[in-house]
Amino acid sequence: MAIARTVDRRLFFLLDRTHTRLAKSADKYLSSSSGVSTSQAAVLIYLGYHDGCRLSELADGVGRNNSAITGLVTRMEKLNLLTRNKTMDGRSRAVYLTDEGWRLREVVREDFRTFNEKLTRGLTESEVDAVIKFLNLSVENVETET
Amino acid sequence: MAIARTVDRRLFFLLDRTHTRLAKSADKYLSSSSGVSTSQAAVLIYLGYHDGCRLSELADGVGRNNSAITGLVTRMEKLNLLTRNKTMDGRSRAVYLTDEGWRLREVVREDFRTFNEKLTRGLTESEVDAVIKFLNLSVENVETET
DNA sequence: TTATATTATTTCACATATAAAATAACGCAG
DNA sequence: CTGCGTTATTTTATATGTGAAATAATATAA
Repeated sequence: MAIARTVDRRLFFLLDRTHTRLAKSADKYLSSSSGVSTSQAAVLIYLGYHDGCRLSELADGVGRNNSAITGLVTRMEKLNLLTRNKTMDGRSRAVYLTDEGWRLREVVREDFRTFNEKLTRGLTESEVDAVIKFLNLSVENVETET
Repeated sequence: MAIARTVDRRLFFLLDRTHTRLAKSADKYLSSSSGVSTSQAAVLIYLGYHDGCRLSELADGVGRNNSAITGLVTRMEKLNLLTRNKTMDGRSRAVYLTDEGWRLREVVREDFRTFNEKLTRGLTESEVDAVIKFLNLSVENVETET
């Protein structure tokens, strides 16, 4: 298939373009109800599953580096969505959702339920599986030396 | 499939995480040879196909808004990769690659040939097709009211 | 022709990301 | 117990993105 192969060569750019536009849509989608950004939403969701985790675990969980997380968490702390607490190990800090954080997380989850449904509309179940496989595998492929 | 459905609900976050990490890898990949960022690379590629297009067409082509393009093009102009020229219509400006821009575009294309190959490693042709379908369709889905 | 609307781009204020260097606390070897 | 390497986080400088407002030029309508 000539057409597919042509697109194939530009797959990263296609992904990049799609990501930017989806992120923009998602932000609009969120702003109406919860008022948080998609980056902050990702933190809320992740912390719901790993409340009290350290900053670097959070960074890894949402796929950002530590300094990105420092900024993100600082802004979210100002918004009273989470707190940074001391741990046994004086170097690290644990992050906990506040009541407001937990509340907003529910709002955000509801928003994303609809949004994610839209995302896969028109795709078969096995096509969705292929997408998920790609999203996981591609990262491994490029981050592994070969 | 319970597992797939669980991931499904977080598809946007998975895409977001993958995008950030691929972009980071791609930047490293590029920096060694060409020295440009992936955003600038996208501009070089697009202009190769649409040299002399106006700024807003470029913005649409690489999926960014106009003010993002203003900054990107300004930085690239400083690097002598492109020029901003007057057009018949005094409001708009046309963007042209410089010789250096054309040269770097070839380097970048070579880099991405390898990178994009890695991206789809381990996927069948029909899985890749599903991914491409998703990347195109999802944007339509969320940008269309329903 | 003159006022007004539209269109293209830039500017502004800010959020978000990176890499690299700085800071600070832990843990171990001597 | 003291110094030194490791680890966790933050700071710094910079690139990139957004939306909204400002600017400037064209088009259109009265």
